[in-house]
Amino acid sequence: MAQQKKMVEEITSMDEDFAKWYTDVVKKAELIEYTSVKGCMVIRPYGYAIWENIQKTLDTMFKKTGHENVCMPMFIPESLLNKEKDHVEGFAPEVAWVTHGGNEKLEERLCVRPTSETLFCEHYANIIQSYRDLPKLYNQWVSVVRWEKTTRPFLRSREFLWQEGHTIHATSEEAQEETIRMLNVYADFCENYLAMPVVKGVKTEKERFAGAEDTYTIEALMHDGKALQSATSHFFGDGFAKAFNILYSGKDNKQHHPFQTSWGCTTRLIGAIIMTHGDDNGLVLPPAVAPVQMVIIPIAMHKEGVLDKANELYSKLSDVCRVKLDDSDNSPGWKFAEYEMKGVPLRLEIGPKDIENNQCVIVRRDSGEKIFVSLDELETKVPELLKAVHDGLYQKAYDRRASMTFTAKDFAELKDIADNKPGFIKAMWCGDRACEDKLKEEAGVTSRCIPFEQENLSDTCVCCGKPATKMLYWGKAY
RNA sequence: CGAGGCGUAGCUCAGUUUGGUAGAGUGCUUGCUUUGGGAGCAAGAUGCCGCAGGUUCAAGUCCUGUCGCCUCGACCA
Repeated sequence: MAQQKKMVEEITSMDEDFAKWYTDVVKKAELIEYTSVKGCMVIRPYGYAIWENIQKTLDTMFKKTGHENVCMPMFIPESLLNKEKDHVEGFAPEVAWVTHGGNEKLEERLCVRPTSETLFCEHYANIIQSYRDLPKLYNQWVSVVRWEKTTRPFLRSREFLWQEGHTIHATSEEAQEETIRMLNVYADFCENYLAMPVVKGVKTEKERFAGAEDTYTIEALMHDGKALQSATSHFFGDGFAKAFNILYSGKDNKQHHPFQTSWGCTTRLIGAIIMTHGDDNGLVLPPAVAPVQMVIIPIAMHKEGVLDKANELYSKLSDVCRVKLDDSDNSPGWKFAEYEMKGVPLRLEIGPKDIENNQCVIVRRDSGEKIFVSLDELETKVPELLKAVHDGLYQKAYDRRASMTFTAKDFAELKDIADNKPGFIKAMWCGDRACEDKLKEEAGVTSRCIPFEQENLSDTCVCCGKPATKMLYWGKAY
């Protein structure tokens, strides 16, 4: 592997200041631009193209699991939001309100949706009468607004893009299966498309979604050792159905409350990609979602035949991958740095010397490795290399997570790790909310999830020493 | 919401202490030479100095107010 040197001076190095590195990458790779409203960003073409690729793949996965897309309104009347007590308490502090239409004050103020459970519930109450109307497996791709105080591009913005699935079922079992099914879809997507390993598990009661009976999550570990909740899937039981008076007639000719789920992921996934794979030269994109998978850079373009050959390769490869030819008059060195910063997985260099030898140079963004490839083998070699980049990224992220995952048996050990070693901490827990509060207060870590893959690290709670049966992942989170 | 920092050219910033013709680097435009790791030379264009008041012969600079952005904390699916 070639030694990777830092070649882009405009990007602050990760070790120096991770937060600044993140902002630099987001700006220099032209993913976003700030606007005059705090927390509301322009997602620029290159950033939006990543989101479009995420959407395309996930939408296909949702359709394959039987879901249909719908579109709800963006306004929720206050009275509707207020119907489910826990839900409104969770969201009311951070909603934006519309109070006027033109110059006239509204009779009832409307909130800009922070999430759409209430709208789906109102709708379900209208369209569901019989067991024959169930299940409804709906999803929507929209934006939502939450008036956050501290904002960061992709990680926490006041308006963000997401998808929210909302399903309703005749039985609790069916709804619970759906919740787990969609969690697995997200985990599959993160690992096989974003090359990002995740921990699957369930949230503690403290971290649960407002109004849910169970919240499932996938948690990823970022480069700086902080956890990022990458997607969630909620089981609602029949709580919302009762609050919104959703009823259906069963085969038994009696009225029943149906059971619901919701699940979502957001443009935060782009932040996860940046902080999982990025390096001091900028963004590193997993091939599956990279807007450009390979860029062709002609060397000594003015020389006879170079540009023709570059164009020939371009048309030959456009069926193989998302390829771009940069024949602008910037210098080759400028282009190298530019596409590295933008995280393009592969770079193909073609110059007079290569043409003589019927070859080209391909450079991997993830490792910096230079590979000479015969022009006759390109169509088979490029997909192989894209796959190799994906696997390389996944392995690197997996190894890093392993090296940053620690175990703690008692409070002193946990505190020491929390203070000195960024990463996940695995530890046993008694199930008591007080211990969770204490660990946050005194060690600065929150519970990330109770993972499906349990280990018995000890028989006692890391905090209070009482008997414990559950292992949790703890950590500092975004 | 608390603490700190910052608003001057597209961008990054100097100039503010001590008031006196609006600056640099980078980017942009044009031409020539270059081209295997952000090329060189030459010429050129670009400013409501965040906004509103005030002091002054004179304000980017001093005073008052205000708006916004960034970072850290608190808060937060």
